[in-house]
Amino acid sequence: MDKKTQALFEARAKVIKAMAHPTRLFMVDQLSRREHCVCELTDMIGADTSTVSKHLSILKNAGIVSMEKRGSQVFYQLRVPCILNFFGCVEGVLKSSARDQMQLVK
Amino acid sequence: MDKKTQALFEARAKVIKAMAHPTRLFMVDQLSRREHCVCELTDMIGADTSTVSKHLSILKNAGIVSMEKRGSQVFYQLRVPCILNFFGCVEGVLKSSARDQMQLVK
DNA sequence: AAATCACTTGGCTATTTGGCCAAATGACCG
DNA sequence: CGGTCATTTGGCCAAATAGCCAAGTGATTT
Repeated sequence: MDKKTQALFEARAKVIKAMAHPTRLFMVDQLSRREHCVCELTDMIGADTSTVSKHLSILKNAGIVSMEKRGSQVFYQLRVPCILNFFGCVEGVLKSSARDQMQLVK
Repeated sequence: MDKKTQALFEARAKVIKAMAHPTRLFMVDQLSRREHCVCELTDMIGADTSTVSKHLSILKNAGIVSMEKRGSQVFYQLRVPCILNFFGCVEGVLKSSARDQMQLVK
C-alpha cells in the first residue's frame, strides 16, 4: 500500500472514527432534526457537560458539525446530512446479523 | 435517554467502530471489488498476518464481512455493499472541510 | 509421520479513548 | 463590579485498541 493510499484511508478513518461512539451517534441523530445548544444535548444525554462538550468538539474537528455562538450559548448544527445515510445501512447490517443468529439457534 | 435508545445507539456504534480504522477501511474497499484470502490482504497491507487476521475478525464480528474456508485458505467477502456509500459521504466531509480551510488561509 | 503452508489465538506493551472533577473563560444580570 | 450561567480546557485514571511475536490448529505435501 503506497503512502498516498494510506493517507487517504487515514483521512477517511478519522471521519468515521468521529462517528464511532454511541453518544456521538445520538448527537448526530438529534442534530439532524434541528440545531441544539450544548446544554440541551447535555440534558438529553445525562453526562457531565465537559464530556458532552468534548464529544462535540470531536465531531466538529472531523467536519461533521459546525457551531455558532449566540449569547452565552453555543449551538451545534449538522453540517453534512448525508451522514444520516449511515444509519440505514448500519440498520441493515444489524438486521442481517440478527437473521443469521436466528438461523443458528433455530 | 432511555435504556432502549441507548442500546440502539450502542449497537449502531459497534458496527461503525468496526469501520473506524484505516486498515479495515482499506480491506472493505478491496473486498468490495472481489473476495480475498487473508494472505492476499496481508501482502497488500504489509503488516503481520496476525494483525490482519485480527482486523478481519473485527469486521466479521460486526457483521460486515463473511468468510469461507476453502482448503487451507480463508476467503473473506463483503456482506453489506451499502457500506460503500459511506465513502462517498466521507469524501464530501473531507472536501468541504478542505474548502473551509482554504477560506481561512486565503 | 514430519514438514510446511495458511491462519487464529494468547500474551505483552505502548498508545488512545472516555469519563469525571476542578479550574478557566465569556456573556449576562443585578 | 460580583455573581451566575454556559461552555471549554487541563488533569487524572481506568479501560479499550493496535501492534508484534510466539505458540497453537488444520489442511496439504512429501
